[in-house]
Amino acid sequence: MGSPTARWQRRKEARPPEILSAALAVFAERGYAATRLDDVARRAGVTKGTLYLYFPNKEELFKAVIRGTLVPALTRITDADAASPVSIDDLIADFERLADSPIGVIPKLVLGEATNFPEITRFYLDEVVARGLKAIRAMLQRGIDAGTFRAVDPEYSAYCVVAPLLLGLLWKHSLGAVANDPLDIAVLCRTHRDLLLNGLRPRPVAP
Amino acid sequence: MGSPTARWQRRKEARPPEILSAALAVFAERGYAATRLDDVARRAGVTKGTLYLYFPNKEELFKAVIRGTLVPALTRITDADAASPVSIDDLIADFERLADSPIGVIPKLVLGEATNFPEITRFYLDEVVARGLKAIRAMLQRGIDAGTFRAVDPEYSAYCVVAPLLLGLLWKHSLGAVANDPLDIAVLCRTHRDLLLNGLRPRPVAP
Amino acid sequence: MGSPTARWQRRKEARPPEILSAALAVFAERGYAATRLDDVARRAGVTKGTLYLYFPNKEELFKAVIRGTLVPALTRITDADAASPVSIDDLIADFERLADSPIGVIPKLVLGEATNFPEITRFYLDEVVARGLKAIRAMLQRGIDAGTFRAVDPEYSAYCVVAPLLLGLLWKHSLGAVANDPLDIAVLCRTHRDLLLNGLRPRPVAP
Amino acid sequence: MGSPTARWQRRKEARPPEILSAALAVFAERGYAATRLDDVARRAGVTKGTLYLYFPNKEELFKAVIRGTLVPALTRITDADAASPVSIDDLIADFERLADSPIGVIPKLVLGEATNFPEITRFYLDEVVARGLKAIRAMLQRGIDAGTFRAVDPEYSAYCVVAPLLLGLLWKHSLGAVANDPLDIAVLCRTHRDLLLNGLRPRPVAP
DNA sequence: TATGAATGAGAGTTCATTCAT
DNA sequence: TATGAATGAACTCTCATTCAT
Repeated sequence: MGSPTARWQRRKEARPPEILSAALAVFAERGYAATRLDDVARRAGVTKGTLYLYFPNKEELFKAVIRGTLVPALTRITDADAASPVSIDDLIADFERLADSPIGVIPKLVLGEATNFPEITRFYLDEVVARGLKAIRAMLQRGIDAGTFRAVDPEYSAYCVVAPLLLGLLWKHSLGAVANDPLDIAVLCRTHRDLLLNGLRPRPVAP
Repeated sequence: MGSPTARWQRRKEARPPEILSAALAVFAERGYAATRLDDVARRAGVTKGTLYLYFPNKEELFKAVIRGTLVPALTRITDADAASPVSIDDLIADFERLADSPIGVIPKLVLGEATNFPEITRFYLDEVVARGLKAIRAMLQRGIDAGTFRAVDPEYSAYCVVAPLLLGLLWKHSLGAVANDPLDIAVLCRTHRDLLLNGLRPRPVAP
Repeated sequence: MGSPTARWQRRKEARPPEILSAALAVFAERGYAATRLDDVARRAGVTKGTLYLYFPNKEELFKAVIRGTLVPALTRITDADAASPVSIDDLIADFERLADSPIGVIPKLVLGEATNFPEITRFYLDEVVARGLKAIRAMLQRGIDAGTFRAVDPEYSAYCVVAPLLLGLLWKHSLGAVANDPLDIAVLCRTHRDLLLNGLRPRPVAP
Repeated sequence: MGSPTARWQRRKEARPPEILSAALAVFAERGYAATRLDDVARRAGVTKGTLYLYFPNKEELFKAVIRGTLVPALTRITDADAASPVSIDDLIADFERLADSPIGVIPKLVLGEATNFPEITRFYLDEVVARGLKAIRAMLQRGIDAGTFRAVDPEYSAYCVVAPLLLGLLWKHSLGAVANDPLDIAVLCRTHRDLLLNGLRPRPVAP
């Protein structure tokens, strides 16, 4: 608790998540290079020196932000397998949730800094992108096998499945801050679902 | 050209495009904040001071890069109107061309720096995004009116039309630099076209 | 000692010497400015905060290290007087002992920081240098009076008496850490003794 | 020349030596770690940024100071060989000159930072110490061979030859700044010369 | 007495910008 | 027109010192 007059408190356990979320916010707004650690510290309610008690430097802080946040939010998708497969609606639901969360900005951050931080990019490719695509491809293949979907190319169709959802996220955290008319992600998702399911629907056999 | 004894060449007219394309390349690779004007100058074959003869500062150079490059490449789409409408195949063709050009990196740059440069974002929204979406929506509406397409929501469907194309561009200039297996944009475009046209196809009337 | 459940031991009396010897070791290796109190604390088996229970700040700790250690090791020399005079062999023996002790590094430290810590330098000049030189000069004067030594200038000869011994100490704690072939202080002392005694020997009267 | 109102001048050639001598002065006074580049810059009449135009960082500046200054001052000694041998009086003369020059502080600096900068220490050992000792040993051996000197151990006697001269230098740049009564290096040299030559003189054969 | 989380001033370093040449 | 030496404001990172626990 600490007395109200205390200049500061020891909060060893609480600091890291607070710092990470402050850092996410500032990185999201400014990008990696333009982010000042002073701002991160201020937003986390500590001083600059304190950041260095928990993270060895700015780059590692950035990596921790990226690594620590997006993966947990997508486990339903990235951990999908034959036993617990994922559906299009699952995917959409998870993206809608992501769009409402601060960590929805991570894809924008990663795309923007990908060439500066190949190590992070690789992590993101391996842990998020590859696994997500794999789950979507499995979903498509199952649909094809079951006759629910046409025989499309699962590999590349997977990109088309995520693209509008990703666009929603990117928009929200970039153009959305400036655009006059907002993009309603729920409507986007519904529209995408409709187009996609029709696009995948088996063609009627000519009589 | 200058005489052989000239210490440097007077190339007042040739400089700006050279500087812009050098700047585009470096901004593309590093992002705005991490780009050093020294690197831009070196790549343009001049020195740092020379940049300031043509652009008042780093920010204006960045703006000039963004403003001067993407719009011309998309005039067929952004200038489409009833007299010269655009088709899905036009759109795809223009994006494929963009993917092969250095300026294909602009969307990534704009998304990454959108919150830092609202003025640019607004420009991009007005000159590229709004006009592009408008052309696509007109295209969809024409199809719906003609009975070629189902009665989808043209406003939000437009996002679904561009999303996979945009994803191709973004991938190429971010994850693509690190990913093991490349993304073939031509295949992506074909797949998207197939899914989209089927998604838009009028449903057969139940007998 | 403290009960076995005590979170730490109360060792008020034992701490200062432990801290001083840890500090001596680190100051010796790094010099004053480059020494981190964290390192001193770690080597002393305590934490940084504890240092401040015993010494008000880094500078005072440094002074305590210098003041507390060298003087006791040289009392035979510095306290020499007519009643208990010192011989060249005493001097050499004390320096050889110093060379084997951690406190042999003190002269190097004092020389290196003399201009930063005039107060320490004055202390060292008064308590060590002046008294040591005085004893050596007395020794030389006695030898001259007794006819054992030539009539050299005792004031400046005293520097020549200590110089090689000091060089041995300095070498050991600076160049010696890097040099390939070691400097054998015992041999150095023997050589110096031989040269010095011959240098001081009265010249034979020409027949 | 530059107009008197010019905020600064371009003096590409003049800067490095000015910076080096400013750096030598500040390093000499404060030691490496306690030296602030701001102070070096101010003393050199430039700003901190300018230092980085000529030296990549503080450590390299320090190395340049050490490497660039002492060696040239001692070439007569370090380059001595059979063709151009060195005498005791040469040695003394060079040290007296060194004592009057700002670079006489280098030995103190090197000894003080030897453990922090092994690379410099090795340079100094190889280029200054080893070559200097070698020249002195050759000198002693020549004297022994010629019968001018007794058969002393040339290896260790060499240390005894330099030690008082070195002590003079070290004193001047450390204790000398604080001590009340100055050490007269000329007298020290004379006294040392006398003691040394007598110490090396062949003993008279007993009749 | 002891800890070590937290502070905050200060250092080295970078780089957009200026300006003497 | 072109240069690139020089500037100076920022920024990251360190570490002596403090103080809640």
